[in-house]
Amino acid sequence: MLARVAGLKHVAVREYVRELIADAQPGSPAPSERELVQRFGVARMTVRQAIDALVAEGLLQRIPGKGTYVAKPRGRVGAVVSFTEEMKARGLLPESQTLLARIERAGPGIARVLNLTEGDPVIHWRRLRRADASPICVEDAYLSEVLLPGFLQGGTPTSLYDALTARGLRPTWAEDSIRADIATADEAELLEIDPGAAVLRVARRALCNDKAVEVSRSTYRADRFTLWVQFASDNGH
Amino acid sequence: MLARVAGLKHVAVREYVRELIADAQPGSPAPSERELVQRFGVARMTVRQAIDALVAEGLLQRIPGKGTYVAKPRGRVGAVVSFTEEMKARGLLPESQTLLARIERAGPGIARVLNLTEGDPVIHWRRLRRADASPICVEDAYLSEVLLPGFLQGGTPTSLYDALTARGLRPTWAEDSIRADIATADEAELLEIDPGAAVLRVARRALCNDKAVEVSRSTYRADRFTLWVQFASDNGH
DNA sequence: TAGTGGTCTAGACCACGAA
DNA sequence: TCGTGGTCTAGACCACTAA
Repeated sequence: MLARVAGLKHVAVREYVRELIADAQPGSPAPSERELVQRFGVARMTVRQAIDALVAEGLLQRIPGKGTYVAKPRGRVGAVVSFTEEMKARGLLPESQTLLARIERAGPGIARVLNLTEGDPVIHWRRLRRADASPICVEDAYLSEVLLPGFLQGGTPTSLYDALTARGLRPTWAEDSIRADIATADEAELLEIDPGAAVLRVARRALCNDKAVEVSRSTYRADRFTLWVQFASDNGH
Repeated sequence: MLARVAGLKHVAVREYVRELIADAQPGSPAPSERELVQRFGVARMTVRQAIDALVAEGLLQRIPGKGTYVAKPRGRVGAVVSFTEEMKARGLLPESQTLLARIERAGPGIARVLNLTEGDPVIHWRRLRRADASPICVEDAYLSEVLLPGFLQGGTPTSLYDALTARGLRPTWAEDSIRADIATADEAELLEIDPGAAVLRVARRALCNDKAVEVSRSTYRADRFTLWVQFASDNGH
């Protein structure tokens, strides 16, 4: 189906092509630019704007003199993904058990990274996360209550990132710090591992348009979780 | 200085602006599009093409109705960086002690990821890496001897990525898998840590234009090394 | 030779922000 | 009101690839 978007022709073209190639094999040809010009009755620059976006997303690949082709799927470079999305992508069933969800006063550390004043209200949400019923991770998330008033009303959301998206606050940028460590006794009990077992600690700071919305610290079982990260080079431009 | 690039006007505009903003404060205004149109005597679409590239690089930020501004510097999203570069960026002195450098026959695993046939020659380079004289990491790198003939002649290079760059084979894409583990006895001795201490294991697969050039496995001391990764969202497009 | 993407022109109208 | 970036047009010539 053609996405109907009022006014923005390049968006219409882009979404048309996106759906056209959604199930296509890598390497198969996409419509040529002039073909899309004909089909949509728009200028070629408009078509190029649409294709540019898909190329930037890594979905298409241009080959001068030949055509535009469906790119080989490779891990999306540097996308901010949530635990929920990540587990689904691996074919696992993500679950989440809330251990704690309340409003606290921001301490100095949280206040600084969330860009708040000490003592400001913050949402503290602690969850035990499972994949296919096995514990994988304990996560403490801190959210700015100022940006998310009434966030916990009516219970905790299923997916944090879905909830943020619904409020127009899905992170546009995030930074993780990743280190290895030995599980504490508390963590070992929650994650059902031996004390002394290795864990992966990931601290995330996530911004939406330069506003800090989420700070979290996650502790993953080392034997059940491998983090995958894709990089791209600054390709000369 | 104005970069002189024959024929490609958008490149000339782009490099002019890049140098103009190189030392500018974040938030300071860049030249407006119409101003650049005047200065270079080109069409506005050409200027936009130049600015688009700098925005994609994260150097500039457009604000509709206001202007174009120098973006806040933030960790470059998803850049492929080497150990050497990473340590320098942290203000540490990177050193590297070669423990082993020789040509071996590719086993089935290495052959698969390097896209070679089993038994093909591969370069195996094992290094103990230090920062400010303290051991940080043991790395085993495997390189395709087919792509890098005579790589080890005349001694081992100082920086792997510099050596690859010199041959036009700097990785354009890489994927890391990251997990926590407990050090083996050998690793503990090399890294000067207790057996049973936590380590971070990073396996990297690096491509240059879809050709596999490097596969490596690194083991980092957990107490001296934290990995930082920046992400950007698929911003709606 | 025909088709492709890469580059470029010289305009246009719009929505938005600041004064 | 004026300047900004966002979108769009209807062409053009080029280098390259494939037949």
